Amino acid sequence: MTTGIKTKPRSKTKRRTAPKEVRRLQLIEATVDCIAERGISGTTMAAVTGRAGLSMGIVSLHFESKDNLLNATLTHLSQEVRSTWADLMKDDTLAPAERLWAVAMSSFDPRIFNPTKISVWFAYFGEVQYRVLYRQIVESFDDERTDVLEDLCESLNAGDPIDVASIAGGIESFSDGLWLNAILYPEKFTRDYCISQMATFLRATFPAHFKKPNLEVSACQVCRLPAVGFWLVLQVVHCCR
Amino acid sequence: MTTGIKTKPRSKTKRRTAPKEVRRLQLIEATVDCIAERGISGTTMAAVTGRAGLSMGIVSLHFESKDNLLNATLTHLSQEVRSTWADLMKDDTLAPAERLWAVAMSSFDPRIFNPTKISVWFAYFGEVQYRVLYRQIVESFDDERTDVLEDLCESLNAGDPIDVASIAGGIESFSDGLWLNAILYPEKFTRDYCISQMATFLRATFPAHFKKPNLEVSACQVCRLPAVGFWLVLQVVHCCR
DNA sequence: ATAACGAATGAATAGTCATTCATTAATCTA
DNA sequence: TAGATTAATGAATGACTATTCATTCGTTAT
Repeated sequence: MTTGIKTKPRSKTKRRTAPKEVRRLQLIEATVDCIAERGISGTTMAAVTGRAGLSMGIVSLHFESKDNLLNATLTHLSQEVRSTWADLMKDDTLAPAERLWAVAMSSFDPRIFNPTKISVWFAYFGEVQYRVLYRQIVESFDDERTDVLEDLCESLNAGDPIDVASIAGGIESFSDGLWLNAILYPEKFTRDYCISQMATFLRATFPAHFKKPNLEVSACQVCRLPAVGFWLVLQVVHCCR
Repeated sequence: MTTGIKTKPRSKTKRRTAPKEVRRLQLIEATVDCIAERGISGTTMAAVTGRAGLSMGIVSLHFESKDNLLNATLTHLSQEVRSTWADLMKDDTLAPAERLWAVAMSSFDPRIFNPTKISVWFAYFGEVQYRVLYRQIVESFDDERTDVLEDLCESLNAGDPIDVASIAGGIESFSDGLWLNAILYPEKFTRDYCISQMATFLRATFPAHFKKPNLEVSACQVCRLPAVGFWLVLQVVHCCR
């Protein structure tokens, strides 16, 4: 056989150069798509670069290593979430109650609340236990949001600081749980459903600020008069290990 | 050098055979530990079998493939969670409010609420988007728990079915969110903190049935150490006189 | 137009890991 | 006890993948 077949067919579209930031973003977005489709361990460099329409070597050129690309992608996702709520805070015509509502509901903004993005988040959460850097990245952005939530709760509540931290923790936990269920059970946990769940949570937590007609003092279920119940104290004993 | 060094030092402990179920459980438990330490993709067959004190080939003998082992491990975890709440349901002396409380709080039973188990759960959640079987396994067990929660809410609430499903969904989401935060921020989201969060949630949702806990310390009735269990103070709504 | 520069390529390398299977050991049966 | 059966081993295999780097090619400056 003739080894002369060095025809170099040259790909149809000519190779183009682009600014560093364009290439970085292009690779990060391809990484997000790959992780959603195949998970972090299934996200090979060949898959990422192929999806970005670039060659294998490009990652080490712009990110040095796969680990760095993964870190940069998580940071990108965190910044995206941050700007979703932080942008809403710029509107200083909003009252504290409105601001709290807006921040809590921003978790369900379609830009961040969609199957692709959420599943990528949980791909990272799945490794947070043994990847110190992942936890640090998530924490640094979460801390900021927690502070804002606590301040807002404080201004609504004027309660003691412990309760304020606890309420903020509750809002964040509930939000995270709804995200998880949105990928586990997308049929039931739609965007609208999650929003109404969060609305119920906020109304129950701040009945004075968010009106809810139904939450009343208990009545006897049969006679409808105010309950005159008695208290039963019961210990649930743990098992001895 | 002499190639005669085929001394076959034979490991100190003789090789032992064991019933299939013993080996299967041994491998599943080693898999749980490995996943907690290195994640699913870092869980190599060599790591699992090494930790179990067995040889590499043993997995294909008992599970056929790595994928099967991973599926069996998730099923095992699901069954463990199921039995944690289902065992509590066997006590038919409990009133509906007590049963609801018990099921909701069972998520924080130390047997399933600990860093190792929770991080393994989230390792699986991270792949649920593209591993159909993982979702099916989780769903089959979750459905059962959802049904129980809905029935219990129904018996407390006598409300319309839509609200009942929504409340059950809220309890489950909140529980999941607390789990996630327990591995993200273990310092803050301790077991006690999560229990008090869930208590607040239940009280806000069923103010007629659950009231503020009365804080008493007691000892476990068996081991005499301070109880790891919790006090449940619940209001029994009177019946018509 | 040409040279110099650096962005981009992708074949080759080196390493990892799931799976296989010939062999060995324990246990059972006759 | 001998032979048969089943459990377990672990070196070898083959498939896959992150990273490297010599080469190619687009762009800019002269």
